[in-house]
Amino acid sequence: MSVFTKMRGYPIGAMSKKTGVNIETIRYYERIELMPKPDRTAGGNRQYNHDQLKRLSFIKTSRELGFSIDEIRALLEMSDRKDFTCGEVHVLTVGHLASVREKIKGLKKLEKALSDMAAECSQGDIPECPILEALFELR
Amino acid sequence: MSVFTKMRGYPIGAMSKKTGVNIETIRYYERIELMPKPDRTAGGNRQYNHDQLKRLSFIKTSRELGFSIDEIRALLEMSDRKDFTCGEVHVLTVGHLASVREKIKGLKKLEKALSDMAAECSQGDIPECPILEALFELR
DNA sequence: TATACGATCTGTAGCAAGTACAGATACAAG
DNA sequence: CTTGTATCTGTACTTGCTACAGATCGTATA
Repeated sequence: MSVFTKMRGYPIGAMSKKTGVNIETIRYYERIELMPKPDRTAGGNRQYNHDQLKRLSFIKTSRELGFSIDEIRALLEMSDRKDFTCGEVHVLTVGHLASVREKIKGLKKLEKALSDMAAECSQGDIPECPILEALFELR
Repeated sequence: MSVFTKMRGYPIGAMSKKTGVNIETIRYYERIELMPKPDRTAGGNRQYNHDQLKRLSFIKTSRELGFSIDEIRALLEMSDRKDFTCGEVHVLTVGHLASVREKIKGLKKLEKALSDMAAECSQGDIPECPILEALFELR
């Protein structure tokens, strides 16, 4: 191996390990054109470069933050075009933040309803249950 | 119409209105055997009875409380068997409650990350954005 | 009774966001 | 050169619905 050996980039397994994105999911992202088609080895295996690794990390992080694929697509397109404004990105983020807060509110109500129900339950081995009754009688 | 007119129960549209469950969804629940096959009119339209109405309300309420179809199936089976114990139901509920609390925790982290990012953003019209940078650089 | 109009019917396809195979190759180490 | 792991493509499955299309049912009114 000489120092001139062609740099071959990352195979899909390495991408998966580095980002925590499942291999099948990486191929899925390519299919839906969220990730670009990478180079291929002579034999046909995918070879990713560093930019693509960064892009995949971006997607992973954003998914973890609950952005939808379409929202991520929008963010990436802005970034690709390089003519986005900070305001545009802010709008998208704040919108998403609002929906996260909605979800939290909903889940908190739900938590209360569930824990109230559970608290009333004797947990005994009788075939009677305030939880089922609550579910049947509510509304 | 005499007082002997056969009681004909609820057509699917009435079920939908009373429970708030979409008509298509009611038929879907029948397909996946969460709801029983109802009687039919001579012409073939579904005719539900009061028990089935209660069952559908139960499903609706439980879905709103975030129980999965499979969890609801388990609850309904217990209730159908009539040999469940209060303890069994409690276990299912508490398990679900734990997963709800997990979700809330996750969303709260997320809310913080998003609002921190949004706060740093100038919202101006420059093509530079701490949000995108954060997404690209994180981890 | 005829007709018009809404409600319902079946069957199929689509959505998000992946996951799970099967069967065939590719590649790297010994 | 062989063995074993990694990847390949293509398709089907998942959850919990929703959205048609094209046909038929049911009922209120003329």
